[in-house]
Amino acid sequence: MVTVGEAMESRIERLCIDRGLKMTGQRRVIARVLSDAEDHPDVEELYRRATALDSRISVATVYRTVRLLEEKGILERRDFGGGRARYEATEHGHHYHLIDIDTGKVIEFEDAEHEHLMRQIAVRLGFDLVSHRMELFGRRRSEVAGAPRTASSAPPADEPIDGGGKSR
Amino acid sequence: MVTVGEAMESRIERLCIDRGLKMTGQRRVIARVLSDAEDHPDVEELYRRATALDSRISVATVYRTVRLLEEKGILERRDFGGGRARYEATEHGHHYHLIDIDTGKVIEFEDAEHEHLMRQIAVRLGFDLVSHRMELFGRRRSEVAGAPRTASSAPPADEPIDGGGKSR
DNA sequence: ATAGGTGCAAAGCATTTGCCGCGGT
DNA sequence: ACCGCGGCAAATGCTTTGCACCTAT
Repeated sequence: MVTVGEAMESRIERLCIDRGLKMTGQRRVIARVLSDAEDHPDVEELYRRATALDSRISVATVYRTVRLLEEKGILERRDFGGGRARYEATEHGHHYHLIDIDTGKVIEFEDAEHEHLMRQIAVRLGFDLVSHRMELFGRRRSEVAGAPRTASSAPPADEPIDGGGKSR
Repeated sequence: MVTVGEAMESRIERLCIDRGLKMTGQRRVIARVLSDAEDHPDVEELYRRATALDSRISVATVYRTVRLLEEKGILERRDFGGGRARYEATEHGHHYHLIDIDTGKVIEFEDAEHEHLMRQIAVRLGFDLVSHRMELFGRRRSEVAGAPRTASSAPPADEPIDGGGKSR
């Protein structure tokens, strides 16, 4: 029988080790926080969650770690408007984001065709597509207009951003 | 016979007047710079061009004006990576941008279908699409592989970004 | 042992803002 | 005349960094 939870090496810690990164206590904690995150936290939020597990961590370290992991391709930086960078682990194939402009919640979705299309456009312009980004900003539909949608009319969302500041 | 060039009211000045904005000397200059711009300048660049026409302008005013015009829907803010906001006049229907990651040059292109597609996706997720953004980052193709393209193999580009700083 | 990591506080950058005199309408 | 505008410099907010100490490897 093996102890589960906090004791086990996190997915991201594994990736760090694989790339030969020195694993310090704070990196282990940050790696865990990132591995457990199911949303798109910004540095402040990561710092909050990390210090909750081990208070011997400074924001500077979170910034440094997050930058390092991004350079190593373990993390991806996102900009959903609001001035702060948000992070998510690189993994489960490309997906895109739709941001609820009223609540700040982020919905992920896939669009297999999209990347292919973008690649074609780039080629047509004489370029090889290296990367691309796309974000949708929307407002939840007031389901006044009859048309009943397939499933529950409240699609899964994730984290709120900020109470009500404008984007900049 | 009418004097042309600097003396005439610029396109953006017209828009400002139409929306009842008070037209000061500095706004007139900034409006002209924006009207004449065929690229996507950042605030620093706008400031440079504006002071070249009339030195009695401060960066603060450029920031204030650019923000005001964005709120009025006359300008659109862009983020091509690099930490500074870039601006372009709202006009000639939606188009997208492809950024040459080696030179920083920006190529504009259209994709009529795209917006429609994004709108559909949003609806499928239970949202009304309010806005969306998309940028492609690419590298000019080394035209080794035979396939001759239609026209000149050097598509039109515009402005360089910055000599060689990393995106952040 | 030793290259690299960390905390702390100061520095950096792009952008915003308070204050107050000045200029459009 | 009046309200908004612009200059200046200080303030902000996120992120980076210099320095001296500490710790994985």
